[in-house]
Amino acid sequence: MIEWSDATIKEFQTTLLAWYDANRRDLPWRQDHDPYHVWVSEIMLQQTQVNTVIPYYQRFMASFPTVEKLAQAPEEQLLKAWEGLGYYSRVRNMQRAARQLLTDNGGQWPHTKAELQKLVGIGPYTAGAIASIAFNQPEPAVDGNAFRVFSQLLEIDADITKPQSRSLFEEVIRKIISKDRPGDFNQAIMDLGSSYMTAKNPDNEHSPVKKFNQAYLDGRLDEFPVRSKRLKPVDKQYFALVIETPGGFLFQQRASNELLAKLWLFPLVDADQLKESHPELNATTIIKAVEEKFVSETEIQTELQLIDTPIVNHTFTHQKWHVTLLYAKLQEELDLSHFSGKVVPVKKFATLAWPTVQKKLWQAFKKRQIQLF
DNA sequence: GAGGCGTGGTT
DNA sequence: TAACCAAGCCT
Repeated sequence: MIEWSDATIKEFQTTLLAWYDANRRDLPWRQDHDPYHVWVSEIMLQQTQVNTVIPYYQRFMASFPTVEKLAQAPEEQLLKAWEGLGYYSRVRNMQRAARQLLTDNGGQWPHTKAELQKLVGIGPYTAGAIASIAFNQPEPAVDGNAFRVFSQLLEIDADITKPQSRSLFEEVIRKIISKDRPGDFNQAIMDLGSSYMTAKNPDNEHSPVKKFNQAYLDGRLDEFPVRSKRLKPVDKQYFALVIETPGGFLFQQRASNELLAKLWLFPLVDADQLKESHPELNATTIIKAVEEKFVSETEIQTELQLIDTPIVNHTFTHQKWHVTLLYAKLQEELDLSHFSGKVVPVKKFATLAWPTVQKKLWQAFKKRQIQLF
């Protein structure tokens, strides 16, 4: 790792901010420095690309224009607004933080990074972003871009996946950040990281800061940033039960402590669990076992059938689901006193927050329907 | 500190 | 397809 002189730091700040002034992206959350606007955008942008966030941000602001509106919103409405964006605990934590702010702080935003970080869902990055952008505090905001940009500029070889490395980068950036325009400095680093100093196909030859980029000058770009490999997603097998009744289809809400918490899916049966407790089951008999399990839970006699192309695959960060669709059409309404779910007519599907895997399941089922007629 | 938590785009 | 990446946080 190299170090910069005070003169180099000054020159870097001037170069970076001049480039930013001329080339900054015009994004919906850059209209002003309202802490609520900065906060919502930063939460949405966590591990999520700018182009994905833009329409969500605009809809969210139309529905929940203030901290008060957010605090008062029904949770189902929040999840619906977040549908398809992923990491759904973000929006539930945002509502908790909104309520924290209103009850503990009288609705007043704290101005310091340390105080901001006490709000649930606001970690070191987001606290730094809000403190610098909304309140002009000279705090680093170290995201993936900052890790990549500064590791290359200064040839920092700390493994960025280790929590300790964040402190090192924050110390380094604290010395380099513009004390006059910290918010613009942090945003300029992000714009740089998503234009010239990208993870793939970077264009350092035309980068405004190429002469400050030590790894580039040394031909060692491929060595930075240093990051350890991630784990492969674990395979999981499920059956999805598509139960059609006169009143609609059966849905179940995911428990609050599991993946896709509080979202709505067709009822799932864990096939791996079933195979473990009944090792004698084969591909055919396991479907009967799923049926028996459903019948015993609902006390509704029914026959599950395999549909034509029943397998839906969906990959999460750490799990890969292989879901087999089973279908049953019932002539009478379900008695839900023994089952934690609800029957929803197709017309009302849009009121439920569906994760992407449920959208895939429904598409696969609909495709099968078309083949019937 | 390591692993859980989503999705969409790119290669 | 598999692997990697993108404005991370919580436990």
